[in-house]
Amino acid sequence: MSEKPDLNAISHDLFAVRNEKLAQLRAAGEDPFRANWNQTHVSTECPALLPEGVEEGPEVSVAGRIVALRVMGKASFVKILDRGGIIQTYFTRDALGEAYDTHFKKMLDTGDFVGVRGKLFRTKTGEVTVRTAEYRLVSKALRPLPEKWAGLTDAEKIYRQRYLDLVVNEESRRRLLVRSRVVEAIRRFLWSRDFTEVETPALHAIAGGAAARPFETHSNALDCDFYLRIALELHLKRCLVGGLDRVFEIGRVFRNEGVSVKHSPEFTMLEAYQAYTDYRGMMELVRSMIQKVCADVLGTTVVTRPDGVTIELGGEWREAKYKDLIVERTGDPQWFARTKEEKIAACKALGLHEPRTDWEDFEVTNEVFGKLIEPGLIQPTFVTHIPKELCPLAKVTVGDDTTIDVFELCINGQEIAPAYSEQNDPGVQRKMLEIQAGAETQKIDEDFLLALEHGMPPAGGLGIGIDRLVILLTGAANIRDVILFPTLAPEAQA
RNA sequence: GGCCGGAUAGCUCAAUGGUAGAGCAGUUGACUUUUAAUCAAUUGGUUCCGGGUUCGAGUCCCGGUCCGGCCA
Repeated sequence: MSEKPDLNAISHDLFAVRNEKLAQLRAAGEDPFRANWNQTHVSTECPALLPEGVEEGPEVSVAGRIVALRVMGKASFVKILDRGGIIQTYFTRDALGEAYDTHFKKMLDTGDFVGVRGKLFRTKTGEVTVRTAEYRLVSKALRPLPEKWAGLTDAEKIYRQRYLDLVVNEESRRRLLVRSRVVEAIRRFLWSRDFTEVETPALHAIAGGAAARPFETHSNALDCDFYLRIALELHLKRCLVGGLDRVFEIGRVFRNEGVSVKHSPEFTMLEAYQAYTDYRGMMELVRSMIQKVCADVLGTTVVTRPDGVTIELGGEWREAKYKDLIVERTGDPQWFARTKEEKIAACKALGLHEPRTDWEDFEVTNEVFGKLIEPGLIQPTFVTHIPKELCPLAKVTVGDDTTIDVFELCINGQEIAPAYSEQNDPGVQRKMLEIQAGAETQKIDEDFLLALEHGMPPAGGLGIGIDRLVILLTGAANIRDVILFPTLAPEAQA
């Protein structure tokens, strides 16, 4: 560098200042974008390498993004963020010579990626720190990080530029790492029960397995329309037909419906099917799974929400019949004998928004459940004996042909997991699907019914909303907070 | 889809219809154990977009975009 750089003139333009620094580095023969570093240690390993009472630890080689720069005259502290967390490094003129003034102090910015090699020591306040013997700039950040204290709080920026949120908001990083560990623990649990993981199509000719509005798309090669799947169910049952008698899939499903704190257009479902058991068997399976996952990931079975409410996931879980809960909440023992009009009137008296008159009778009742009962089910509760119209894929209860052998597991005021004794009578299944489809007979999945006609073993089936489970285990306020890159409308082009 | 709230410097936020400011970041200087380091000086604006009212609009009105909350 022969000319003195004029950063003063452009000091207001942070992008230009950093570009100028990059240009000067390149002019001096250094290109940070062609450099690399041998990362031998992660930040979180370092404290254990320097036991209490030991003055100097082994040499380590760490790398990461500069998240704090405390530059002083001839000695400075630099905090580096890697996949484990933050490690402090110590830069001195004594160790680095002239480069300390001309390179370290002038060319590095927060956000830059650096590699640092040196021995561990403890500062006078006790923080384990790398005494830098050698360092290298291995990527330049041309844009600044958000402000160090207030951080990034703008919800739109947090979602659109999640990478910035991950760099500066430790809680966001933790939440999304918990999510990863939850999925890992679920797989381990199901493998221990001898389940096989499979992958089934996301493009469906008929969107079945649930009642939801699908996204539509088109295949040019096959010249036909497809739907993005709204459930995993029907293909996993085909696996049962094929003899895979314990199968599961963890996959993205898509529902073209409302977006809210609890609903995302794309979300992740676990579905598991086990032959030669029923919904009672699924109760044991889901309770054991959630308890194991929670203990593995959090080290406890007690979850504390941000508002201080604690949820006990250990032990046995409450069971309650759907009809009993309705009768209890409405205070009307004869509720299920009432006409639809009487139920609608009662809903209004209970303070509910007026149910739509085109609703079916069971939908009016389910409005009471969804609005007045489910939000209050904070501790784990298996809601059983649900009206058969709500799930046409389950077996009807022996001795009560108005209900089905299913449960909906509710925790934290949300439905976390439904499970069924799966319907395997092809004749009954056809009738139920015909009732559900009504006039839209083209929505009946004939290929699925053909599979059932070949014989499906008796089985219990289970679905878990992974996002909601992670909300429960992380105390997140919003489903978008447990999804790395949530669905947003495109930003207007500048 | 409806209602309510929000959008101002890189970030976090101020600003009775009357000269758009602060902190942090940046730039310059001092400083060899900091912890939001400190001290001094200093640069920085299409107030989301498009119209309108007004002598004068970040502020009021109309339309739109995006984000959030509640409801459907």
